[in-house]
Amino acid sequence: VDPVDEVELLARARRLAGQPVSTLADAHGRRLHKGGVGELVELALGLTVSSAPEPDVAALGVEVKTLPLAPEPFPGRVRESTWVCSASPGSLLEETWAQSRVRKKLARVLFVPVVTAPAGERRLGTAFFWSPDDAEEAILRADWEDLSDLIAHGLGFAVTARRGQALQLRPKARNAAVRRTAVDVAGERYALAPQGFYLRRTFTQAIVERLFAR
Amino acid sequence: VDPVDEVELLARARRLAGQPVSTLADAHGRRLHKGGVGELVELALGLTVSSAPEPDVAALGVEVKTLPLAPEPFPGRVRESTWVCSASPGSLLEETWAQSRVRKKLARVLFVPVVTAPAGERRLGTAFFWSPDDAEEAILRADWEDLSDLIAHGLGFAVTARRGQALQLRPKARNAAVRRTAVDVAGERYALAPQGFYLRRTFTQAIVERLFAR
DNA sequence: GGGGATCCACTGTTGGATCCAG
DNA sequence: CTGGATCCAACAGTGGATCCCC
Repeated sequence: VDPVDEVELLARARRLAGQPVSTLADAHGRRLHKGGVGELVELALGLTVSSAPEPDVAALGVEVKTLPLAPEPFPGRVRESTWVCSASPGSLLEETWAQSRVRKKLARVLFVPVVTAPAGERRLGTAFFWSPDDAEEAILRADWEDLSDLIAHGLGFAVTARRGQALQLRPKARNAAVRRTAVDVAGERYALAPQGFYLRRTFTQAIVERLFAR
Repeated sequence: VDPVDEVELLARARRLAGQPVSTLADAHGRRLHKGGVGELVELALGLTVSSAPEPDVAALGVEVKTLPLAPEPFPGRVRESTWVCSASPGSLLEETWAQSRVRKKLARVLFVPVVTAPAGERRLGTAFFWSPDDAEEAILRADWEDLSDLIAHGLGFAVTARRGQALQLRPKARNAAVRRTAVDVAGERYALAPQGFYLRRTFTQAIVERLFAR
């Protein structure tokens, strides 16, 4: 987290456009693994790879996210949903939307496309900034309030990744056996898989398409 | 095809609402098979079951179609695509959209919902008339012109049910071995499965939902 | 062949599971 | 336990095949 502004950050990101991911990995002496591209991009941008619950560039409130894209059919199909942050019953009880980690992380996002070629090779694409417009914010907020309410009020067992138009909750842990303690409506403790917030593929797809339409 | 107008036809159709399909079959002494419900509805409406390429009530230009619906989740999900008519290379070469059997059959449709209950029992629903509005007609026309052009100009082998937004072409024959003779771009004869026009499920689903929204 | 449709195997989508690093 | 994501078995959707009547 060194002194950069958005202009500088975007310039750095765009200099990476076209780079094969493998080249980037070699340059930083790292093996690629599931989350590896994201970490590499943060490194290549001169950021500190940390596991803080704050946006990646806290001073600017900017969050960096890779966005896996299939090649062409124009805008390119978004291949996966996007991780936002974990959802813990404790903090959700306290938070309002305005205070939420979800809102803070999504307030300003630098999306760095990672384009998979038909052959399988992956290259970085042209990065772009995104902030939710009023309509998107309204949807995110509605989803967040609905989902948080369930988690915070002991209805976590009722949560499914089918819930939420833009934002969904999914299990997030080393494996399915991992449980945290939750409290149900009656005050009883029970075991529940840790959950995290994700942006649905269709939501980020719409962002990409709007970009392309202009 | 006896003297009826649209008002009378709709009245007769709505009198059938709520009838289990099995009751209707018994009443007419018929066994049910794939196309059976459609024939039963035509009989019950006092129409002649024929295999003419004209609309069912030729004098009125009205086509009667059953529309299989899943129970509830409000409008009810449309379960299948809707057969329109066959597509033969010969006639498509001659026809324009205005003259086409597709346009004539879809100009005025009496849809008779057939609702499948969770248990599997099927009952007739509330019939309704539909005609394409300007937007729908434009889409149908564009699809028809694209698909007809392919068939008429020897590119039938390039046709796939994936083509077309509202209208699609699919094989239509006793089985996959049935072939008719087609002529390719170079004038050579080749074997091609007979094709027919269908309305996509999503298209009729939109019609049903618009109805429900009012 | 035309018309009346439904069936079902395959493909594509995605919810839930998992992996690695700090 | 957080953050960086991707993997893949199970399910949903539908393209192509099929069935019956005239």
